[in-house]
Amino acid sequence: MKNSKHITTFEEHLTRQYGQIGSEKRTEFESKAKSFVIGELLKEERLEANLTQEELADKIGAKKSYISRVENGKTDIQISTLFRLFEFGLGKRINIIIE
Amino acid sequence: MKNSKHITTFEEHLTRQYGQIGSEKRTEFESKAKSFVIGELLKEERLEANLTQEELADKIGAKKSYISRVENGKTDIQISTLFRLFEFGLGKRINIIIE
DNA sequence: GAAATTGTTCCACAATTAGTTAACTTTGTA
DNA sequence: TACAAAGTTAACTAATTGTGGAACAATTTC
Repeated sequence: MKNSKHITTFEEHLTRQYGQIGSEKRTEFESKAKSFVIGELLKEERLEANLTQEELADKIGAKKSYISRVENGKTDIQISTLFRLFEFGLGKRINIIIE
Repeated sequence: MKNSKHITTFEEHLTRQYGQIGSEKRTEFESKAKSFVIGELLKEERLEANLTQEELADKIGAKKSYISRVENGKTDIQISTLFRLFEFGLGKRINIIIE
């Protein structure tokens, strides 16, 4: 799995983001943590591709303000948006693996 | 990658679903094709777990009608819903890999 | 075949994302 | 410092997901 970034389970996201937290606190952080990590990856990949938010936005027919919101985890995104951003916008390949 | 199901790129979804199709026709099928494949996986995993749609729905606090719609690709879903269904509902592990 | 279980579809409504504009902030640079 | 470029945020609208119930269809079981 060299040269690929990945998002794994809740547990790892949450630990990475918030440290060890109790299960009561878990749920309220979950969706935010996830979308935030996806935003982080998007930002990394975008910068590696040497694109500004506005350039990426243009590629997929969006506005830079929307890209910013996604990168900062301000919104949950739909599966189709995930593919649109990474595959269509950045030419990356997305695998969703269930095991 | 034994014992794991996975969703790969557009190309594969679309070919699997619709056969070879021109790039003009592509976009209109893309999101539908994707959510459909995710629905297929959900159904497979649910059956392997020996759950009815209603039982799965109960686990994640939804209704069976919604599970049905997802499994049949009638709706795009959000990232958080993906995790909720597979991890919370079925105890599976989801990896989203970008390469 | 009848009954029960499971799955699908439809309609309505609530909640949230997606899309847009504009103002503001931060960063980089001459 | 001043200017330009890049990024962030707020507010609003439109479109879509998510939720719920009920009726219907399909499948399984007796």
